[in-house]
Amino acid sequence: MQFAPERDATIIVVDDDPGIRASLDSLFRSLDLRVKTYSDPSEFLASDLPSGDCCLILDVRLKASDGLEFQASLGQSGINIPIIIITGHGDIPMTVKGMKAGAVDFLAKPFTDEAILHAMGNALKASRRMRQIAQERTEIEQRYERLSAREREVMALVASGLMNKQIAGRLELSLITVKIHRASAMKKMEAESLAEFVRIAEFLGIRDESITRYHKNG
Amino acid sequence: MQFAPERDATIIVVDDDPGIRASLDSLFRSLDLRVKTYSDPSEFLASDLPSGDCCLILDVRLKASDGLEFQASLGQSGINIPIIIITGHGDIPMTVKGMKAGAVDFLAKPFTDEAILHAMGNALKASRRMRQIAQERTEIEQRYERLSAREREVMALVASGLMNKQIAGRLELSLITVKIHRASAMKKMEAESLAEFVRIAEFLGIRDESITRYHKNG
DNA sequence: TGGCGCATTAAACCAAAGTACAATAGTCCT
DNA sequence: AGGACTATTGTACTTTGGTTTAATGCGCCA
Repeated sequence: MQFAPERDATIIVVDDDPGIRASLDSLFRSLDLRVKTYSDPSEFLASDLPSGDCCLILDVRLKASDGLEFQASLGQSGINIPIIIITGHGDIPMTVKGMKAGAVDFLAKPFTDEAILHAMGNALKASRRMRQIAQERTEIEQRYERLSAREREVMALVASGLMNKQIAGRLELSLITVKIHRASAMKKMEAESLAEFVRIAEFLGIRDESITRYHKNG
Repeated sequence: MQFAPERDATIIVVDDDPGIRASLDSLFRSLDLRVKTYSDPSEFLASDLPSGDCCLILDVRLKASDGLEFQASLGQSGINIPIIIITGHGDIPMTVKGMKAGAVDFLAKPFTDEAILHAMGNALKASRRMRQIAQERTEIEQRYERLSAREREVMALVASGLMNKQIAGRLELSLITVKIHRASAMKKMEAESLAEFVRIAEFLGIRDESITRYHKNG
């Protein structure tokens, strides 16, 4: 497997060691990749996120802050970038913590060009996957936001397998009203079949709580 | 969070150091957990797998064989046990490799009782989750095996969102035949609604290849 | 060879889903 | 006040879906 980084990919380096920043910068630039370097997480946060695929190469030991904490905060704030952690003075517990927190790789300094490029390749692949899924999720969530409250109720019950008549009973509506909301919901969600509608609901985790039949896990 | 290991859990220790085996054995037994110790992976493989929740505490450095390779071979052969790796002479690359391969935790010797118990608690939780999912998958696969070839074809097309009439066209069958197979498939899969039927198909990854509409990833 | 399961189809029928047109009423914004 | 959106229901009609009963043909197994 060779290094075949996607075009328009951006490598972000956060390390307070200017030497590391410079050497990584020249390494990636020699492969026609965009590179942004920062000496501190706050600098990175103040900047715009790249639009295309990207990955973050992060030093765990930073003067001002802790790289692992920064990693955790990124994860919590929904910023989803594959992270390669590098360290000059790492140990096993730190490595475990970083990997558990979802790092794609964890490299001890000094590392070879080959090692960081290999890690970068995997990270960009992960970025691609994550972005695709995130994009799909965003699209579907935007559609879902356009549903009215009633339509959402009906959608949840339809996805739970209830018949229109049963839904009408639960919501104390007439059968026709349910049909209207159901059709409207399917149209807004751009579902062309009930099967697709169910899968979309599943993807969004929408199901009526009172109906437990099958599949809490997934 | 306290240590609340499930009852009937089994801890498997594979380490060629008799001292480690003895101390882990007494530690876990003091908590009323079942323990099985082995000095070598082959010994463990020759024994029966525990029926309840369990986890494997594995030393990476074994006289006869490599713990990481053993870990990989377990994963490939479908044996699904949460693994806690322990090591006397570990380094970062080894830790990364172990974690990437799915280890629940990675501890450097010497470790405290608290550390190994904490790891064990997480491992048993993972075991519980994995076993539940595996059991559900097995049940559903067994049901699926009872379907005839035709019923499977029809199921795939139903799950893809096609109407009975369209399915009949594709398979060159009459409408009634499709309805019969569809009803039979739903009965055998124990699906009480189309929504449930679709979710079961999704769970099994069943979809007609010629129908790409929505959701390759998930 | 007779029974069993599978596959196939038909006729007839009922239930459910979907659609079209029409109407009323409330809210929110301009 | 008028317009837009949502919610609601009704009637009427068409299309699908689902079930029952019945029949035919095939391959397999005891």
